[in-house]
Amino acid sequence: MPRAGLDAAAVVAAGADLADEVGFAGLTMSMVAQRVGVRTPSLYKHVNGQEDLNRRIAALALGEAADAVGGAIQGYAGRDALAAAARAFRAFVLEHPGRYAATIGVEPSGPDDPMAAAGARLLGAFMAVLRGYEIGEADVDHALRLLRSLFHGFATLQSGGGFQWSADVDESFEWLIAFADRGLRTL
Amino acid sequence: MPRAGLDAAAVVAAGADLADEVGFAGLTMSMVAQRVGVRTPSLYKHVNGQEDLNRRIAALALGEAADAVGGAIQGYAGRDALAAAARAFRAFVLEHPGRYAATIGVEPSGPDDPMAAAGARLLGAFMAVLRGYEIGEADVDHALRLLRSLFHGFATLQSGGGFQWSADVDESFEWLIAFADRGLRTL
DNA sequence: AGCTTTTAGCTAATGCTCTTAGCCATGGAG
DNA sequence: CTCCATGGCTAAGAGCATTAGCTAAAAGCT
Repeated sequence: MPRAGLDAAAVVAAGADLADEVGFAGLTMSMVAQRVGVRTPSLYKHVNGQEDLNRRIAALALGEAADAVGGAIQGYAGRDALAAAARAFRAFVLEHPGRYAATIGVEPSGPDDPMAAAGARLLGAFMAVLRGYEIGEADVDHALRLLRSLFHGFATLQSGGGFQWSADVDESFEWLIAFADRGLRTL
Repeated sequence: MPRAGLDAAAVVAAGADLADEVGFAGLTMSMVAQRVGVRTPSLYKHVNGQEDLNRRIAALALGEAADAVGGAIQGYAGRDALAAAARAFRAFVLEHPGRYAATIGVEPSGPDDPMAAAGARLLGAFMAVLRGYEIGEADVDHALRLLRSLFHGFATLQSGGGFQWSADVDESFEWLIAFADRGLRTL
């Protein structure tokens, strides 16, 4: 039996891809094993069970999202930065719904959890957007939570098929960016 | 063996309660059966499997949320109505995280799906809030999506433990209501 | 190179899950 | 009082995550 040359990163990557394909809730260890060409129990040599795999997928997703958003806002400020960040974030969630779903409801286990670092990076990118507005010290935390809620909410609702009716979703999203920009400029 | 006198509503109610207690992802048929005092296969006399149970829990949750929000805005308009709706919605999600989680990513199967009706009622309540603002025909759909995204996002993030650090969450929520109100008044 | 040790794969087995099939007693309809 | 639909049951099958224990491949050391 030739070795497959696996490592934890390869298992996590396969799990993340599968989550995007079949939905995070439908992800199973058997599927991951089949995808990487190995029997199911062999996965436990690289990953400590499903819970651990989920956390690692979440960390990967947060890191990728942070890269996407952080890269998108390079060289922009104010409204342009806000729009770039929002579009990059939504695009990431829509392209990787399974990965992103893995990040929901998972709290970092400790201070050295890679998930915490990745989450902090993503938060930092949104914080950078806010620096382009004149926001008082007391409001910055609230504004950050506003942006998170808004974009998280919109992206997950759309990703879950929550917007059924009539109006164009892209148009709504641009409208929403304009709304947030106006509000942030008049604090 | 005396009969338990079950019906579909009782099974769904038990499932919804359990979802709130152990989390929607952790809900199992065995647990529901044990809760209502019956062996697992007996549930299938009232409900067509887990998928069907999930849909029914979602319909129940949407109906309850619609009642809560609809009741809260009675007699209010404008900013008061917005605040009442927002607080009622968030309170519902925080008190019933499992129920609410059941509604995410589930699309109504057909036009006579009870879930569609319940969802429409909830949407109607938010629509009523918007009627207290002077919003052009072209903007009302976008504004509705804004409110949904904002409140859905905030409530699910808080419910999932997404707001870790420092600032007071209640304060952020009130800040967010004020932000939305200001934005809606200056369209 | 040759030997030793670690390790990445495997099979086998346990206990959980949902679900279907088929039986029987309850309880209401005529 | 009888009949029949139905809500409960047990038994069984398929799939899941996980653990234990084995073996061969690779890596490290002399």
